[in-house]
Amino acid sequence: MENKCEFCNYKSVAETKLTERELEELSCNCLTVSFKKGDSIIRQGTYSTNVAYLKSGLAKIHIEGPYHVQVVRIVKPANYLGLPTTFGDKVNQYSVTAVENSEVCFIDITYFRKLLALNHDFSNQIIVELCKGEIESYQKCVNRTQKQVRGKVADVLLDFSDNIYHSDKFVLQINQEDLGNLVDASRESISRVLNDFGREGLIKISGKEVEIVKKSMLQMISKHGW
Amino acid sequence: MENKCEFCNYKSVAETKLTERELEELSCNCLTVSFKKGDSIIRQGTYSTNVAYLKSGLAKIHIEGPYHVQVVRIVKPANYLGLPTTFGDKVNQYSVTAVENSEVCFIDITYFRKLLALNHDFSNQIIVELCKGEIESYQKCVNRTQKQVRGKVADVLLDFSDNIYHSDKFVLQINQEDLGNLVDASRESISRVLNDFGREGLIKISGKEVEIVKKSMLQMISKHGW
DNA sequence: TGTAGAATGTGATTTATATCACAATTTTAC
DNA sequence: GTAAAATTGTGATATAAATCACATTCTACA
Repeated sequence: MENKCEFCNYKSVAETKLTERELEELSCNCLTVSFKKGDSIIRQGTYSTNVAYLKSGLAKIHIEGPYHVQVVRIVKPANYLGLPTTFGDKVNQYSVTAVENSEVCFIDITYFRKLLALNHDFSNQIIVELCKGEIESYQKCVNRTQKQVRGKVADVLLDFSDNIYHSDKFVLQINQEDLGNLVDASRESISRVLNDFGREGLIKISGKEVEIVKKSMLQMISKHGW
Repeated sequence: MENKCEFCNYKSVAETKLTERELEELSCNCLTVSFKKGDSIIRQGTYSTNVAYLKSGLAKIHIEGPYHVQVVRIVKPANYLGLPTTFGDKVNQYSVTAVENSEVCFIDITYFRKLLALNHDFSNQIIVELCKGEIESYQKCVNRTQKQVRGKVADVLLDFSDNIYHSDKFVLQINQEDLGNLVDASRESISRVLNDFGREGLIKISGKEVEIVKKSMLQMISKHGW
């Protein structure tokens, strides 16, 4: 499968800063791999040898907690999957798993480092993204620890609708167990809250399809934490 | 107050990658300011115009949560205080306050960007640090959400001893309220656990001075989460 | 197309910890 | 040096949500 990064429609913001020649070279140093829903993309504890980048699909980043798995965040396409784990340590500090069928681009780490060294606009953009990621993770953590389950579920629904699927109607690919691991709540609590929201007319659920009906109410619940 | 970064004993790892000339120039683009315990160093919501760097003392990074403040992390000397907040957004996304009397170096952001552009070893080190920070924040969050209060307090005591004060005996500059905000527990719970640990002979407390007596037991409690 | 396994729904019970309400102590400031 | 303020200690009570224990419903695939 011949890849031409130059014509790739899934470029990251950082990659838009690359020159034609750099993109040409990148083509020779990356490899696209397809993953089925549920497949492991990066495994915590193994050596990290490539920069992984999500071209299409959806993935979850998760780490082992003392009690159970914690889903750290959901990554949508046109984003790197493992920069912190690739550059922060030789060994992957977290796992990444496909939530939907996904295409992942693996970029040779040596070439990636070369790009960082040569193209300052590129490295600058990477720094900006890392910074944003860290701030986002702080915010996520506060939400997880301070809000009650209703607030956390409202959060996650709004995040899916606003940032991931860009629609008030979407198919929840993630199951309730994982949803619980994402916001730190039990599977049962997620189920209860989701159905409560349905009964209260805030959302409509049929199977895996969710439609947000009263977004402003959800925003209210998200903001106040209950 | 004339500053010569070249002879500064508090250089960050990234700064050790700078050339003599760059350090010379840095001297002209930074300013050291002293803060008293409790003083605000960076304020959430204000414009971020400088890169802040902790030369001495101790500081806490905190953000406003829906219910109460969350202390995100404690920063020890020779570390940047606000890279993510400085590069991720125009407006500071969190606050930083001195926990002990501290000296903070404010570096002109334009010059800092110039350094990133010119010295690749420097920018590379900054990227590594950002990556480590993000992974650390994931880990902290799991600990906060999954461990019970005993485990979280054990965590924090070990962190102070191993990473901040580098001694089994240290003076806790942070009060129990903040300690609670750091690990997500109530002030009262912190008080109870601290005294329990004392009664169980794991630590010795007199006033603000803490001595870790049975470190291995604390590690056990930290690991298992209770 | 039927059946095993996965995912979800829901009541009852338990549990860790927050909250409340003070007392006691320590620190700060005048 | 003492009053006021801040911090800490501790019992009683309340509470959100976990856990348990099933019932029910989906889903895959042989």
